[in-house]
Amino acid sequence: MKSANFATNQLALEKFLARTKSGDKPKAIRAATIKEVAEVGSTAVSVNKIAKRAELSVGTLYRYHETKDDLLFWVFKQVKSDIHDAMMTAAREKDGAKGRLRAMWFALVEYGFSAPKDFLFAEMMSAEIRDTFHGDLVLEQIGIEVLAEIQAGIDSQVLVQAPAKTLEIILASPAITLARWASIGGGQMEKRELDCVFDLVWRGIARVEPNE
Amino acid sequence: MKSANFATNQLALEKFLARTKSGDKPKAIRAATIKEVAEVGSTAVSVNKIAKRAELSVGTLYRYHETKDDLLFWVFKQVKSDIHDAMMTAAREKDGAKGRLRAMWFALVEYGFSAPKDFLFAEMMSAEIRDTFHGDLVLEQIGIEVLAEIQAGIDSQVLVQAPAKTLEIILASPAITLARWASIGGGQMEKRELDCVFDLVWRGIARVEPNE
DNA sequence: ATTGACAATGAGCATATGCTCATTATATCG
DNA sequence: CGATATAATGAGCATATGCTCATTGTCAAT
Repeated sequence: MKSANFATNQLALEKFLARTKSGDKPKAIRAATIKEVAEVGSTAVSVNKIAKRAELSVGTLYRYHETKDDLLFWVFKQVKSDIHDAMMTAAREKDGAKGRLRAMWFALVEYGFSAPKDFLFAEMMSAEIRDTFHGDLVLEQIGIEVLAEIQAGIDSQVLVQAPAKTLEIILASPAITLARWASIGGGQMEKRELDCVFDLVWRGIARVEPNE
Repeated sequence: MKSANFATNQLALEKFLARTKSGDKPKAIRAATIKEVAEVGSTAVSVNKIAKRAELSVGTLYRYHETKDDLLFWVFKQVKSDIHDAMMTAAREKDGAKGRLRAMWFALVEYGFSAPKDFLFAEMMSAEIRDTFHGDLVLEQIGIEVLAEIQAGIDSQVLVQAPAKTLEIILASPAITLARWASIGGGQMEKRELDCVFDLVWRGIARVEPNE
């Protein structure tokens, strides 16, 4: 079942390429890594098995990622970026701090529901303590953007006066927990319940406006 | 540095024991496991290294735990129970739903601060999806007790009318995040900031009493 | 058709892994 | 002192692991 579609994102300015890459390797690698971890757990992942799952040779895998740690971290970053994109895309459609933050919140939760294994993988890896997993610019940027969105809420008097980091914890943590539940238990949660959680969380950090 | 203290919790009704256990093996195993995972990460733990770290032979380790998974899960349960005990002990000293829940909340956070590696280990393992890690009675009991405490808050009109599970998510998630931050970043957080987080979370789920 | 340049392979290496079990050490009891 | 029963050991087994690299496959330009 060797895929027949070709890579599309080649840089035009490259003088000339010899063999073009066949199939979307990175995508296959990502999928295989997440599936493998979901199946055997983080304490028993193996590169060989991931390669087998992705239907490519170990050598090829090591062409894309220098070490096992690199591979894991790369996938982790992919998922993190995906989640961030989903949140930011959702926010872009909305106006006002509450609408935007609410959209981001639900985007996060919905990611956990629609891509449980991906989400759980990211959760598992974010607990890893090795050097590889720290001080990455992309991840830092993600953190900054989310914080900025919350800061905007504070500045526009929609949220209470408190450190943005503090409010982020209160907002994001339950969303992550919900998404994690979805990915572990597999059980679906009703939209109404999610609304309830958000409303209560929001109740805590929102400024009380007399004209509501 | 072979320890000289002896095990104390032997059942008196055992006919007679031949060789008594020397040293507190379980304790050493637990400490070694957590340290090892904290150092190399969950994707690279090895039983042999844990045994070496605990200063006992692999054979002895396998005398206490049938498989690697059992070992990991056992330590996980130990830590979970510790955290639960800390929370319940803290609650016992207080009266009233708010005082009790607040005490439990801070006990959870403080556990993360005082035993970061233990806490992080539990967090890492709770994401594992294998069969070994599900359907345990002790863990279920822990969940029930915490929920009961929250339900008491609802019944006594201290908390808003909502499913206890929902309120648990809102209360517990930020505490876990804080504790996790403490264990990863190592950076200390001021008591004042913690108070702030709790107050805002509580603001969301507490009933508004006119006489306050 | 030939060449140059890169993509992909997978047998295989050195070592690490989870786990076993024959053996040894240490205790209690008659 | 044996006799007996359990605790502890650690060399070692079968296999799995992370990773390499000589080889082969496949394309574009000549």
